[in-house]
Amino acid sequence: MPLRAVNLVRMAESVAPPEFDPRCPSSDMPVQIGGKWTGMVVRCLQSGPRRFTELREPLRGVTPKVLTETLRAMERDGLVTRTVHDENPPRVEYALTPLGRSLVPLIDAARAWSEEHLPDLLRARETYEP
Amino acid sequence: MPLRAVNLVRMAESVAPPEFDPRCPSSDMPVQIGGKWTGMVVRCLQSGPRRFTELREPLRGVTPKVLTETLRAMERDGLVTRTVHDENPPRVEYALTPLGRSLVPLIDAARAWSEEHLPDLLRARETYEP
DNA sequence: GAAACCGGTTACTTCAACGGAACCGGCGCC
DNA sequence: GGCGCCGGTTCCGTTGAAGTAACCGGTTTC
Repeated sequence: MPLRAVNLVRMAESVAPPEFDPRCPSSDMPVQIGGKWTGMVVRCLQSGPRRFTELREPLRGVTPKVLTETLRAMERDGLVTRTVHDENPPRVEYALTPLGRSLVPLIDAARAWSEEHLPDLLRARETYEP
Repeated sequence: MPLRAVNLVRMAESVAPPEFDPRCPSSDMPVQIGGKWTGMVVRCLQSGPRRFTELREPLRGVTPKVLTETLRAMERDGLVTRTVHDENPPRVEYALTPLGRSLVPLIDAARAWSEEHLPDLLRARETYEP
């Protein structure tokens, strides 16, 4: 799974603990980090490790398949760790690595851009005629 | 044409006046702005307006079709202006708008991230086993 | 014994981005 | 008159990210 876009608009409209609106105009945002959900996963893990189902909840609309793909790609790239706790019942926790954490300032910068300039972009898009 | 990813690695490896290496590992970069070529167009236009063919040159490998799509999308979103000069021969110039120029700091931040952290990501990817 | 939860997997489909190749009209040039 | 440049357009094909739906084994709970 190559890395692709994440929508930072949703993040711009959300507050911590993050909860993302699936109706947010994802494709309008020109700044993207990793796959569609990568940035949101980073923000979800910013406050500490989370389990698979704890990630599914705030990331409304993500299917388990896509979330698995996203997390595997992030693990492969050294952005998160996946820890299986040998308990009963077994528990799987995902946590940010320092490398994953290094993306946070970039995500914040992108969110700041969107808060300041995205309305201009959307207005331009509305009034555009070829 | 919805907005997608641009490879900032190429830009990280380039110097002004920008000239981009098509063999650069585009898909490894987790930070992307607009379409694949959007960020490179911004950087090409940073130093002033350019013509269609003047953009094709440094963006090695871009086909006229894709460059047209990219520029149309950027025009629609208010990132560039397209000016047809009524001369002989007619001249078409593309220039950054203030909105387009507002992306520059973000692009620089992404380039800085890639210079600092991309090797770590690639190393993690190499040594990863599922 | 049945139901639900956890952390996924599998098969299938859709759609946008991107690229290759060919072609175009209008103009200047030799 | 033919060639090439400029700024594209058109057609076609490939790729891969993302979504839908169904299913899964093991475990706890009722």
